[in-house]
Amino acid sequence: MDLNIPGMNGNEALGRIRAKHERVQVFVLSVHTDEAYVNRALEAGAAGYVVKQGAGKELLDAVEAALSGNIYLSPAISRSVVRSYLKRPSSPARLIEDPLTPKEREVLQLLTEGLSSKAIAQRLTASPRTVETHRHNLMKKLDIHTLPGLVKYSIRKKIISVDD
Amino acid sequence: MDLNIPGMNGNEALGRIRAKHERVQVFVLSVHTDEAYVNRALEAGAAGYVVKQGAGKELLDAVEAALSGNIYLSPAISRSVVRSYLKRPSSPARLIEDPLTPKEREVLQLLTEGLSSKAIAQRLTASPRTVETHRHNLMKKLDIHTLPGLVKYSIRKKIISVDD
DNA sequence: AAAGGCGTCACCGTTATCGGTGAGGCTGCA
DNA sequence: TGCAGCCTCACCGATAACGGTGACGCCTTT
Repeated sequence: MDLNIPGMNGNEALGRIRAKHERVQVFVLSVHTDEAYVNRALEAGAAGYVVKQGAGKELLDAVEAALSGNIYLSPAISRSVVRSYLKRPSSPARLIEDPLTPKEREVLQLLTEGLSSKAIAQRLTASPRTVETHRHNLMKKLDIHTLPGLVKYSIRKKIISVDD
Repeated sequence: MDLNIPGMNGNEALGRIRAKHERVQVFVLSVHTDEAYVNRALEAGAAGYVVKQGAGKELLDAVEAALSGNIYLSPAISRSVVRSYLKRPSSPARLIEDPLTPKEREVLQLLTEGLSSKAIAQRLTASPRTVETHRHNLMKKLDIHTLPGLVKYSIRKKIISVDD
């Protein structure tokens, strides 16, 4: 699967699959080599991260790695992963920069993709009140009180993309 | 002056200055080398376009050029201008891509910077109704019916910037 | 003189958002 | 066994946005 598909939340789905069926191994197949994507994918429990360009051969390697209990990473992104791991001790810095809960991030994604609170509520099978609470809380956390401001934040944090 | 300053409209100001005082020469001093910026500046009647890095010496050259009736361009951007000029016959293509009127673009800028209709109205010394009409019309033109969608459009068209 | 684009402002009503607060149930961690 | 964080839903009211349409003066182009 790919993450960051507009209207979807790859990490959510990945996390749910992993929670329900722990023996299922999920690979992330993405065009993005950015650290932000890779981190989120691995945190969500991905069994591997394959960059789309080299999908053919690499995917086989990834499957083999999974069968032997390993995590496969595309060469294109393995470096950033290593770098990220070396930062481990000081990694809370990243969390401070994005203090949102998974649910809040999900609401933020859909919100900044242009969905209304009601539409988000339907999609998350929740009450509109709940969605508005999430919105309210994340606005307070981020100290951003306009929708355009949230959109720019989402773009900077790579939660959404400029080109739909 | 610089263009594209959040909360301002450089082209608007430039155009007004040129309209009121035609003998005043206005230079654009910007960090952006993108074609979009340069085009808009020249269209608005700029007497020159100087990239900020080389501001010291270049500014003197620009003044000299203005005194002799010429338009000065930073070397860093002259190439794109030439390229743009060579496209002249097919230049209406660019206008089709951005079919907004100056006023609509101004409203769009402030709107996607996070200002409310009422705040925009105050700034433009106009009625909120007028602003809402502009908003309504530009949404119709662009076929974008959500605020986040407009924000992304503005970012793509370099009307605003992701990092406030 | 006529036509079209632009900017201005207005009517109408429906729906959404924003703000603050409270409260319950569910986790996981100490 | 706590406590804290998260998710859930609700109350309330004020404000803003959305949609469609009509109309006027202005300017430029035909």
